[in-house]
Amino acid sequence: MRIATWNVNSAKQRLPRMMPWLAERKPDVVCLQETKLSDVAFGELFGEPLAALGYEFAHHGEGQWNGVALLSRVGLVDVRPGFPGQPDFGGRSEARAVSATCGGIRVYSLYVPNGRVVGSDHYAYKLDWLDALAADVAAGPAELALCGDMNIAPSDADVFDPAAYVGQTHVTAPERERLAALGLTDVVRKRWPAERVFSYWDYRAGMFHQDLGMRIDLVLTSTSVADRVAAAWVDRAARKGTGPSDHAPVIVDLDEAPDGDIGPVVPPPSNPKRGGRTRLPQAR
DNA sequence: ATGCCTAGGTATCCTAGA
Repeated sequence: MRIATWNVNSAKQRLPRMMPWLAERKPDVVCLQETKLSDVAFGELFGEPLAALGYEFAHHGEGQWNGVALLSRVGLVDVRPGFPGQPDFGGRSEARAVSATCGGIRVYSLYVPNGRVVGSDHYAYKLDWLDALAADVAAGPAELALCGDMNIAPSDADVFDPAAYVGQTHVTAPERERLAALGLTDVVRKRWPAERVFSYWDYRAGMFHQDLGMRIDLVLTSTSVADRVAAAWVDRAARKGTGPSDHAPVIVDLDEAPDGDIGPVVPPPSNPKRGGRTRLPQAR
């Protein structure tokens, strides 16, 4: 099963990039963020083209800002917009989370608040929002994948220049502590433990061309899901060319779930003709 | 240079993104 997450920065503007990408990458489940559409507008724009590719969808939007969606062709059940205890901002609930069960996994599409300025009301909102999310995750099912624009770089390795981010949101200890407190596995970092991997590059000043970015779009899974990861990567090709989002998709491939009937995995017997261990060729 | 893009909405500039 292939799961992808992509902050598209306006689904309406990105439609010419999204549909060919879906046809090429063929993800089974897609988490979208920053659709910037109402539910009605998303359905009008994407309903028919998604159905033609075999996707069901669940969209949770406002219109102007935010907006998240789930696309699936492996089932889409128990759809839930938002999560219990999700805080408001400015007295209004924002469309930043939608979850559903797809292919046996509880999948969340998340657009974590930006935080704007450290110490601001929006920053406090971001931390509260993450606390409430952690409480929901702790109460949730074991097969879990939190996907989306977390607006947090998990470590200094996830920004192009840590010195440039001192005092900025996305890198502060309170944000990182809350990300870690979710208790999930960052499957792209696990797969590429020491590599330079970014998922967002500012549109300005040739940042993408110079690979000056941040890794803030994450797939965080429970251990049972992390153990099935066969591939995990950032699809940088989707950030190239004409009219891209400023974020690239993150793609994760999972092996089939163990069905419980195959019994313990037994290592193959050694070859008796060789009398034990196979030896590597020896250097002279 | 607190900018350099991009998007949405209202309107020909503002907010927001990160």
